[in-house]
Amino acid sequence: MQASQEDVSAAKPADGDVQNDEDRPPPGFGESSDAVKDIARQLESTVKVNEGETVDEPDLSLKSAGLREQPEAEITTKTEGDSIYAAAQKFEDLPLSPELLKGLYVEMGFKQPSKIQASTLPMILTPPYRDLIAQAHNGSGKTTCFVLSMLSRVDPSVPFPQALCICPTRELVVQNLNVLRRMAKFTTISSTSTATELEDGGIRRTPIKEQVVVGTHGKLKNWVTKRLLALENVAILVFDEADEMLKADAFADDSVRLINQLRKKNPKVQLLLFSATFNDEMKRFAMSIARQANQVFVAKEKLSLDVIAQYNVRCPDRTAKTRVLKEIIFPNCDRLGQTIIFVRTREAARTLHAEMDRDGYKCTSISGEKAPEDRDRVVQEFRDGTTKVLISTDVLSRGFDVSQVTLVINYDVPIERDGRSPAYETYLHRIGRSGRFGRKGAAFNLMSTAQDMEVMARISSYFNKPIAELKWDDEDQFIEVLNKTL
DNA sequence: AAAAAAC
Repeated sequence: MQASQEDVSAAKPADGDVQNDEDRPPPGFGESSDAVKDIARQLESTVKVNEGETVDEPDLSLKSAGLREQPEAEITTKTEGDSIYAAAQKFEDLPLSPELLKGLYVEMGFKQPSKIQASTLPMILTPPYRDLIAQAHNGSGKTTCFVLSMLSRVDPSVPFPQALCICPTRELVVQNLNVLRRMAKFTTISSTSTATELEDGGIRRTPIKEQVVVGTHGKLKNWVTKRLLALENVAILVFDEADEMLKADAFADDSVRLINQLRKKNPKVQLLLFSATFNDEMKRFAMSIARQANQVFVAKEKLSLDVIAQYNVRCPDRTAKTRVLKEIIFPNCDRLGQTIIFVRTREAARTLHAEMDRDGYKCTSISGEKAPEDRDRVVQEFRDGTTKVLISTDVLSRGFDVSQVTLVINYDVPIERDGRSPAYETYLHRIGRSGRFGRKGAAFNLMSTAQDMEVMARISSYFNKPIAELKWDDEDQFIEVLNKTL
């Protein structure tokens, strides 16, 4: 069942693609290349000062950006048409405005592009602005790729929406908008999101003027039908967690409709599909939607992260799972950094939280049944470190980035909505919530039924990743493992 | 039966 992948490192024969007027580089490129070099020189000194401040780390280049890197050979790249793309060694090699470069170096503290950034950014930012399907490991710097791409394709003098980013959850919208605003700090580019409405206090009634819009489908669709969001000037459309956004039983209908609407208004709109996971089915579907797209893929066997230690915990029953939390996890909380406990249903999130609360174990919980303002508050407290343990449904399984999370507990092993099949992608995304920012992480999979064990066995073989087993009532063993890995 | 969201 292995998908055969074309490995094309060199350019393919010409396909008759001619550059035209609309294919000119974005503002800030070309005419200002000297200015770019100037600011790069100015910034060099700033960067060196920063380097001196963190002397204990010998290799800063990747750690400082909080990125995970993978060997070149594990990534398959396929370029379309006659375009040749040179990997960007430095951000200065890319057509970025001085203001954006400053944002990268000064505000974000980045030093050089990560692998995925070095290979995809030239593909994205070089005319004729082809579509891109890009897969890269959790924490490898995908957000920077598409945020930078959106910002660099906006013309600051045009006061209309020009870049759109669609995400599966409210939390991801908030997170991506925050990254975008930081990166845009030295530009005049405006931005908003579907989650920003609460701050504005009330329902939106005036058309959106902001140049970048980040959002979830429901409200975005509402804005479009009410003509509050004009699509005419949108030049770039990004799907974060793209395989999820194109899933048949989920967001596919809304996503495809939006793509079609946009292409009708502007046939040249650039489509970017980013995710850490694309199974064969989603890969095919993505390619059928973005036919001329450049592609970057990672084999699934290379996807499971070695920086995250994974253990199966065989429990006699569901009660024993709770005892693991109470007797082993919570008592060691302070040393652990932060913990996310994933459960399958909203009800499980609610009841487990209630039980832990009743017995004096301090934690919070989040799921789609909570009010948006409650969700915002719970997430903010967790980000602040006020709360150490968070119980969550899969609302946070993808993309949620809190650097202090070292431990992920799969209280319920991830299964598909049929209630039986292993949810391979969900597993990978869940455990990827730990070990952020170049830190280590651990994941415990609590199993109590034969089905649980079957599911974990299949997940383990799918990713070709052996998972060791821990005894559920042996605290010393847990401690030993935690001390070793964290 | 997770997730987005709505007048």
